[in-house]
Amino acid sequence: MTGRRRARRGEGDALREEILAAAVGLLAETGSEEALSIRAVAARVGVTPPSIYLHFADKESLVEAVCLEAFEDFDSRLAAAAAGREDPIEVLEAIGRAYVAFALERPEQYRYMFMRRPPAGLSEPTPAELETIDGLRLVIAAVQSAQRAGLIDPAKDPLVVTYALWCTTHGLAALLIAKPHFPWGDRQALAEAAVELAINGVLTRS
Amino acid sequence: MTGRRRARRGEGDALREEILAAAVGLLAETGSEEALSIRAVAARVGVTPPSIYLHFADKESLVEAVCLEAFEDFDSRLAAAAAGREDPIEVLEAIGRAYVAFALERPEQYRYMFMRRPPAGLSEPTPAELETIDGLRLVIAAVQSAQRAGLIDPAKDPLVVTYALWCTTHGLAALLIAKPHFPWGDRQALAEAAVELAINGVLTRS
DNA sequence: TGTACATCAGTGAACGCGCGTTCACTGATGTAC
DNA sequence: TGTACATCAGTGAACGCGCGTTCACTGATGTAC
Repeated sequence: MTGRRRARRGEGDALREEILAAAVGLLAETGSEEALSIRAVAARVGVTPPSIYLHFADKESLVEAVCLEAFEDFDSRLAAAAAGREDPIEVLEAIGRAYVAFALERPEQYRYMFMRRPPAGLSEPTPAELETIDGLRLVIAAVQSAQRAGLIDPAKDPLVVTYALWCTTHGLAALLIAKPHFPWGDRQALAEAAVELAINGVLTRS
Repeated sequence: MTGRRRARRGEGDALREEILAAAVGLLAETGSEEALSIRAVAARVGVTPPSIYLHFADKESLVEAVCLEAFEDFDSRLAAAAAGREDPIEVLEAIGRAYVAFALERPEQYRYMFMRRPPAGLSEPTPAELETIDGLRLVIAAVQSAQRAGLIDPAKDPLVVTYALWCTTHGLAALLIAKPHFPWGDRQALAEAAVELAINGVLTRS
């Protein structure tokens, strides 16, 4: 460990960013949540473990920051998928596909965001979870729009409909991630079928 | 550690069973996968850690055994839910409810069975995964039966339909387990809505 | 029935490991004069 | 412009921890005679 050029005046946050990037990279490359240790992150940045503590209070804070960054990326991808579409059903389909695509491209981040055991003793929703709610707003809006158009039964609670849709997309993503060796057959076909099932399932019978 | 009465001739498997039970109990009570350590299991049984190795080759073997036992319980509950019903749609609903009920009653076992990172380097389906396929057979049969009755489009691949249904029930179970503090509202209502969505989603439009 | 012996289930101590975290420190950067 | 000094980002060594696993051992159980 030869050390690194000490940060200049305005560069105080530079190492912080490098640490975050290293943590994200570790997750993606090792494909393992346990690999995200203070020591591994420090080694990847080329810095000694104690210097992490100059930028994050403890390991949990680092993890929280990784989650937040992942959620921001996630949200912006869902928003991009929804943008510019009029038909609410199309919006739901596009969001569903973008959701699954994110999960399969960044499985470890997805695991961290949606499959991780919540930190013990915590009973409040975390900032990251509130970020999810924000991401769900797009879906709620599309559901309400579809209800106004009579495509979805207006008597249904749009939040419950949204959660039910979420169950299917999450289930698809989570199963593919947790059981990569399972005989799924054609994953694309399965993803299409699941998204189709979910949307078909909430539509009013014609 | 005062030791325990040494196993008699025919009692060779007694400690093995106790170890398994302790592992299951640890999972259920601590609510944490990491708590399932060789040492913790040994302490719970009232035995020293090395004695575990007389009954299991290594930690992975113990974990595998825990999974297998959980899968057997799981399968028998799904089978019980399906038993005695004629209407295939009723069967699907009953299995869906039993599935979610199992997951919520034994969240840590469910986590172990369906949300755990697969052991590194493994590329074959594990025995536990094959057990799942067995559990899915009930669903496949019900789907095929519904197809014969014209309730589900016979052109669809029953395996894909089954997997899509699985996505929804797994997603429901996994989200409730992974995000216990999320504002789900009434969980029963959500479970009903999700199961309804899934089944509605695969039915032919009337 | 009584004694010497073999078996082998379970013990106790220890190993090396990576972990999160702490602490006194160093030395390049930037500042005051 | 040149020098003495303060700052504080990052270092190096160490801590205590729980982990999976090993090894030589012990002593109750069961057997042979």
